[in-house]
Amino acid sequence: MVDVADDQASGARGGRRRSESRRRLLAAARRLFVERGYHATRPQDIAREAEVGNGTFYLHFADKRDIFLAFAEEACAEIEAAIIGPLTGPEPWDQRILNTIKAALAFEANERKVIAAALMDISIIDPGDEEPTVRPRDRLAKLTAASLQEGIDKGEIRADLNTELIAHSLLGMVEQAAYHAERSNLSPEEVLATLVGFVTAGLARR
Amino acid sequence: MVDVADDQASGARGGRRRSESRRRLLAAARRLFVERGYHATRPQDIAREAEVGNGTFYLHFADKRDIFLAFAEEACAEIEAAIIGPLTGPEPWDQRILNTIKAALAFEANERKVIAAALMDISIIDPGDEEPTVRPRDRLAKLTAASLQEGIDKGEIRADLNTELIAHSLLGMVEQAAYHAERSNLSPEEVLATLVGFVTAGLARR
DNA sequence: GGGTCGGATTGACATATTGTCAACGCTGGC
DNA sequence: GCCAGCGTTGACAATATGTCAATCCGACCC
Repeated sequence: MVDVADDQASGARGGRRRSESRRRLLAAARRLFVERGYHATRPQDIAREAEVGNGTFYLHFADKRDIFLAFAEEACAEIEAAIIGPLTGPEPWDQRILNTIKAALAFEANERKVIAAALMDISIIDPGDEEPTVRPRDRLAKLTAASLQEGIDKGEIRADLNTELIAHSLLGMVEQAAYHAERSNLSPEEVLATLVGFVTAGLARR
Repeated sequence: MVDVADDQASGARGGRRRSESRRRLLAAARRLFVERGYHATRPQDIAREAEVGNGTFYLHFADKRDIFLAFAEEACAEIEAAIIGPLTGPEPWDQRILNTIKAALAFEANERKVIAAALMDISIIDPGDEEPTVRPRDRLAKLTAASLQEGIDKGEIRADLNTELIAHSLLGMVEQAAYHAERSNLSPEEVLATLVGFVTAGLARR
């Protein structure tokens, strides 16, 4: 991202105008990426859809990959918002798992493409400069891992698994399951039952 | 893919030359996509790397997305080749799971980017024309599901799960686990132990 | 209100990429 | 050797990308 600073930070001097443009661009990009895909979306299409001049695009983003990264970041923040409650709630661990998977599936039902973007391996589009910065997705995994660790500490979840590794695995799992469920028109109940059944059995202390 | 027909099919008349060009292009594309990413790879870079004229690129592929799709397909076939043995072997189910995950991880260790491409949601790059054709990845899932079904039929695996859904989930899981393992330098032993421990517990008949 | 200032926006344009096609090259058959 | 015909080529037309000098806008001050 090229933008000078955070939305508010760039002084009151036209800063509102600036962040409004950025917001419009990002929203437009999201619509177009989802509808037409990365390949067929041109920076100028995005500017037109956002109803800003086309030079404006480049004031906010370096190029198409840059705005795509921003889109992925945004998408990830949305999933995070959708599952943070269930994930960190006061319920027993198996109930938390169920609630979280349920929330994730409900969210993905509407915005599957958005989620696919959030969770995809960005390095396919852009390898970045060597060892990349943390992906947005890593934040999600960290949150999940912390929730698992809590279960371990309470003696509810088996302790012989690497929590971060499992957290990443679970993300991949839910993503793919949601994809398959949508394409095969599985009922949400069946999907939820299968995933929760599998995961709770996999994690439960013996 | 735009190519007229299968490699051999286009008569002996220069057909060998033709399929050689295609092969070189695909190999070049693979190197460049992995090294530079989709965004920064130009069709002409691919042609140059393949040491063919740049018009030749368009005789074999319609555009960049097309060759990317072919690359993903190829990658998927390779994973399939790597795991088909362990997956369908004569061992008991838990041993098959272990062998398969082991084979998948070993493969991914070398070619992680290739795998990420194979398993990613292609529709982000190119939504295709409405309801898309089966993704290469679906073949892998079908194979895995069949192997699970075999375990169920023998009464080794619990029967209350949707096998295809679990198969897709497992693919997502292994993909993400491999990604995380590489980035965090986890030992292969630890990764294997965690994944196998989790999966076998999740699937075992109670 | 009116003036001034500074960041934000704009779109025409220079640069770069993509895709086409008329001409040419190879190879196998006769 | 010559022809037939697919395959290849690279120059070039069509498109897309990214820059920047000119302009706009709104906040602030008098």
